[in-house]
Amino acid sequence: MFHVGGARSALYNWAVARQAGGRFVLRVEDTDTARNRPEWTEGIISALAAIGINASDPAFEGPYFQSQNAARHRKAALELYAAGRAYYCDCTREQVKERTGSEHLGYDGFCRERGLLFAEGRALRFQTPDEGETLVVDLIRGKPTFPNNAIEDFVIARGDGSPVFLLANVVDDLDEGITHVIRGEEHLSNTPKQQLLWEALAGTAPVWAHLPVIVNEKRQKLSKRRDKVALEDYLAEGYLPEAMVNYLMLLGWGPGDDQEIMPYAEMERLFRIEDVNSSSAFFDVKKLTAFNGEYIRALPAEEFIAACEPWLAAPYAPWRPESFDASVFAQAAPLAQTRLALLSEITAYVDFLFLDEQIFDEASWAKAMKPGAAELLCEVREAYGSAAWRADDLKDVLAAVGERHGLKLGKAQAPVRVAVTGRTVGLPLFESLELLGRERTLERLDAALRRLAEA
RNA sequence: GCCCCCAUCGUCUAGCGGCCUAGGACACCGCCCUUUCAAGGCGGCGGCACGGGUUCGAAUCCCGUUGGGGGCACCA
Repeated sequence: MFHVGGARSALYNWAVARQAGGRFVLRVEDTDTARNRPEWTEGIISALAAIGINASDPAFEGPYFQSQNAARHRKAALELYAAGRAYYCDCTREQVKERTGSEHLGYDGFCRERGLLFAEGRALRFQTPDEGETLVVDLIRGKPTFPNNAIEDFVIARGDGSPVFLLANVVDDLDEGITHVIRGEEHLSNTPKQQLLWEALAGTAPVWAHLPVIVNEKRQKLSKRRDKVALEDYLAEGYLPEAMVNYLMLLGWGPGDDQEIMPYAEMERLFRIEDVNSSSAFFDVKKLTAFNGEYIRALPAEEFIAACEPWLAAPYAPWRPESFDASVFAQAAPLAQTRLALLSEITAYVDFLFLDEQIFDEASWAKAMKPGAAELLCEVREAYGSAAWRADDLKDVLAAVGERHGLKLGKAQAPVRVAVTGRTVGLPLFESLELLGRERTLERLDAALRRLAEA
């Protein structure tokens, strides 16, 4: 009943199909993309799966590829020829240009009355009306009308008999009983041609809905070549599919004054294709990332731990697999959860727990290891040798040492943090120390002191 | 060149003739909380592209200007 191109149009199509109790046909139009970037299609499918749209859903059909139906496309082209709606043409581009005197003008209809039969090298052209206008019913844009004299007699089958995309697209829609075509605005200019084809082939036409294009910071249409557009790429970076879906639904449509973060089911209930904005929208990764942080925080503890899993192993994790301790991680995870905007950031927060040897971030080291740091670390090391190993006690001990140095806790914890975790920012320090254990904490402090002595 | 589409804070949007002194979200900036960083709480900055109409009344309707974008293949 519906067919789609990209991820956002897939989402909108799905919402509309569900509201109407219809079918959803996932068809990949861009065979070049399908061939070279299979992850494009997979990304759409996995994002849809994340919100409960599975290939096993009875309403879900596909993915289909344009080329699967070539024989039908060919037949339709011949039908149009037989009905006198199309004619063969052997003009070259140069000849047309010579006759019209411009390369901007379209085909001049030279072969219309020549009655040419099919022969190798002769293309089949659809004869468009000379007068009047073609009207397209579009749920988002109203009724765009196109003067027919601006629509040239376009090619529907090449010199070798193979049908072109424009026709194939219409024939597939016809075969699949498509009633709503919801796709990107870039197709709007070709729509009157398809409208004409629909009318010639079936006497009817679908309802169209052309979504605004998604643009980059330069306000140009996102390009598969120039911009990162594959959903898979984002998923692989640690964006949650639910966050992506939420963000994408809101790109071109707003639920009103209410909260923007909401479950898919709620958006589906509120969504109306007629309410989709008609101006282009900038894909704002910052906002997507903020949404992602919210979704991460909202995850139940066990789900958060499970979601982190891919980033706790090679190639993301710098530690030896044997050094990883799932129960230690489970204790550290809640401390990290509010701090992540991307799942991939988890690695840097917990690496000190599993690394055999401390790695110091040089900028952090320089910032924290000011004069006096060595003395402070020395005293802390001494006190920690016998302190009760609980976060609260560790905090009290450090606070006391800091006080002797005239430092507030905020300042005093800095060198210890860098010595033990390698960085200036990270999880709450004393909980981290408790998890690390006395023995390893002391080792790290010693290592830092050695390094300070060498300098 | 021709055809089509679009125009509200930096960004995504709400608004579909009076509820608008234009609302929300992200970003940004303060303050609070605080063992770092986050999170959280409170507050701030910031917009109807321009010019004409229509109307008692226009962000909302009409026309024009300007500015963006897309499409015009024997590509998909």
